[in-house]
Amino acid sequence: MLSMSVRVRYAPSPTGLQHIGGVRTALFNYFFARSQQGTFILRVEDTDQSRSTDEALQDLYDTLHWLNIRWDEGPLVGGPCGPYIQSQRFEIYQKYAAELVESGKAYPCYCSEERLANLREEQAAAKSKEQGYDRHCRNLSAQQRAEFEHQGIKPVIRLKVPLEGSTTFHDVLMGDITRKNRDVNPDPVLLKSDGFPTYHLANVIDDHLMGITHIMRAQEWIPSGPLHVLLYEAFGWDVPQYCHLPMVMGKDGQKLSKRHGSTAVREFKEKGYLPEALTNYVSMVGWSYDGVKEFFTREELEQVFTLEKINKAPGVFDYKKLDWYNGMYIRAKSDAELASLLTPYLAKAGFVTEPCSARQQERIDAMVPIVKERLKVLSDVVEMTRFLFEDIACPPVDQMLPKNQTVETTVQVLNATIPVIKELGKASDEDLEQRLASIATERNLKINGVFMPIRVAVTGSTVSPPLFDSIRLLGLETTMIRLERAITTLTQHMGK
RNA sequence: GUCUCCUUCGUCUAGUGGUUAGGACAACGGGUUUUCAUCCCGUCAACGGGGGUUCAAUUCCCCCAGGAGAUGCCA
Repeated sequence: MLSMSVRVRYAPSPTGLQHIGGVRTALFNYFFARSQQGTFILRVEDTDQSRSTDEALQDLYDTLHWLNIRWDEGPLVGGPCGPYIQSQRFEIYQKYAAELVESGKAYPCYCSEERLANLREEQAAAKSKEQGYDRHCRNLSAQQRAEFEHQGIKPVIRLKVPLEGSTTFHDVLMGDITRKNRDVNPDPVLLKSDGFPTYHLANVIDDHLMGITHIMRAQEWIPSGPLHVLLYEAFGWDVPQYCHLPMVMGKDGQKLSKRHGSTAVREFKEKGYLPEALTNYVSMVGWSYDGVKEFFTREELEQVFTLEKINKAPGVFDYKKLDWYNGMYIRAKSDAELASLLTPYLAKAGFVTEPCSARQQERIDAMVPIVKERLKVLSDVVEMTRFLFEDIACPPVDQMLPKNQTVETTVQVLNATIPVIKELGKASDEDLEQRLASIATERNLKINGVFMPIRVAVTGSTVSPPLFDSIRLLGLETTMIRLERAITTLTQHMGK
């Protein structure tokens, strides 16, 4: 091998649940690493002590496991560049920050939060050309510093961004991106007063120390690209390759967020999206193979993924298309596999016990082929099969009446129907269907005029799985009770 | 306000200096069907605008507009 092997990382901060945008970044990094026989690293950026939570960290692990994104190095698995959790690398950042101060590339700043807040407010109000820190502490004398230290003020460390010149970095997708140094954040904080690094510092140090070759992250980071290059240069380190990924937006073109619908991967899991469907769909926003092929196994993606095919423009996350993918993946499952995927949803609804009895298992197995082509998400099974597990209320009269049919004819139809239904299992379905059809024609009704009242009486809805299948699953006994009850209700209504 | 990035059907996208601008989802219509769904068939639908360059621009260049992002002791 001629070139240095690829090392990429996904470096989320555990401050919230993993969301669609995040896992898309993870996936692209992961696929790129695999396609290059490279290394995929997970790094936890928990430098914001007030916002990082254990729950979010656990959610990160759960989500990556669920999506089957395995990291070669990182927390839980270790690796040669550990630790991979930034809060455990505290001293490293201290050391490098001190180095920068010593070499004059950074300086301590003693400004209070209040002063900075006021400054920002004034600048915004005045629509000032200068926005951001005013470099107040950039040129403090040693004496002034000593004075502040004496007062016990904990300083932050700020980068001394050059006032002149410009900085360029190369992006695999965008090409060269240049920014004048005076437009770069004016002296951003590198080390906070609690001693923890900011993203900028930790990120650059760790990417260097961990030998990251390609930085693939969302485009929202583009503006800080030059800043990071400045940092690499301040340390005298090589700059990795950049590849800024297009963002994932909601329907309104804004950054995807909760108000667009579910965004946490955990929610998709709970609703019954399959990980392979989610992976497949998410991979197709911002990337395509040839514009035609759109079903990819994960192995194919690991093989065929290339940076060049990534789109530059942001993409809208289309929930409808995800549903379509999910339905396709559900239908591709074997009945047995689908049965076991569905069982937790049935158990949660209280329809079956977990683990379920042999009798329940039998019923689920019989149900699966019937619901399979009707499911968009696994949880749909609950409402779809509720009538099988719970006693339903007798539907209201008008719901039981087919179009253009009176209560009288409907009662007659239902009565005529009962002896036929009782034959279920004894005669063939075709035979039964024939006989129900003739009940309709004898009365000059459409065939639906016979099926629909039965369907509504038995399932409680005008929409259900095929009638005979539904009855078989329900059992003849319960079916008869519901039919008789419907007839009684209708008859009573007639008298009024 | 300033800086940066982006711009092909409603959405995800393919594509080329000369194409009937292709596919998928959605929508709509039709067929199959005991409802729904599946499945099949079809319809609608796009190169943001203005300048160039060129015999020829959706494609190359410039400007504008629109959108997004950044501008934190958050990442």
